[in-house]
Amino acid sequence: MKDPNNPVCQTITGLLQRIGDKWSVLVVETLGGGSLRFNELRRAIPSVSQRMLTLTLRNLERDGLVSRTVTPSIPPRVDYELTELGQSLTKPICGLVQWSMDNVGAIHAAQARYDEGQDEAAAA
Amino acid sequence: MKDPNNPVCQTITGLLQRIGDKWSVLVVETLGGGSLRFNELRRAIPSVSQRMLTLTLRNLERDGLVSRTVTPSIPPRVDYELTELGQSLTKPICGLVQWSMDNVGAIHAAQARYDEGQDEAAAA
DNA sequence: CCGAATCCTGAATGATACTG
DNA sequence: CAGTATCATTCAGGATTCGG
Repeated sequence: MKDPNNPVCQTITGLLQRIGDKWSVLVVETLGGGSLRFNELRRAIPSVSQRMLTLTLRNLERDGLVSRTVTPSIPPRVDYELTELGQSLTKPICGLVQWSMDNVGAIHAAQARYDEGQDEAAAA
Repeated sequence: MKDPNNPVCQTITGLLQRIGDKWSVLVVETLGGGSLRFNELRRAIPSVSQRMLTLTLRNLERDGLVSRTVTPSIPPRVDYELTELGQSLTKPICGLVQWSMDNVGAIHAAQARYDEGQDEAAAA
């Protein structure tokens, strides 16, 4: 179960890393509202750079979580949408986000306590 | 909700990153079975380096997810244990891990399809 | 036994400019 | 509009060594 050579574990680790990266969760949640074009996504997440949005979408697409639909017109049009797999992932993700929001206070308090202990240790 | 200056969002992002880092989830799951000493953890997760285990534990401790109990004896003894907060986090994490295991096949298939498409594009 | 300090490498991120 | 290419920077992670 903890064998790093086990391909299942590698896949789980990969997914966790994707979730841990800076934009994937935000993009998935944003697409949870429905299909969006590239620049609509950019506007919905103002702090993401064009490059990182592209890379994030490519990774999500590779994992089968997001579908990419190109309409060859002028100007070009590319729509991104959660796949069924992507939709199903939003449930556990929401569980995690919900937990975070429920426990933001406790986490901040713990961090403050910890940092205070570090301060007095540094002062000694 | 997506404002990067919102402290709640920063906390959520921080938690997601912790989850995405290479060892935190593994440590939390391992400690789910009960209190363990430092080297017991190392043996339970053979691939982790001493340094990364120390850092991971410090981060988890700072967030209030893990408690660290020092028994000043010779040799020294340090026990790590999930706090109540840490215990409660295992539920959403398990949801995520469960989802991964349920969908490993679909993810692999999607990746294979994607990579194949990339290959033929590269061959053109 | 537990951990801190140091050094090093690769990957993630970001700013900027260019293209069909 | 929707990218790709390039460059610079930062940081996580790992190997090694030393200390209490």
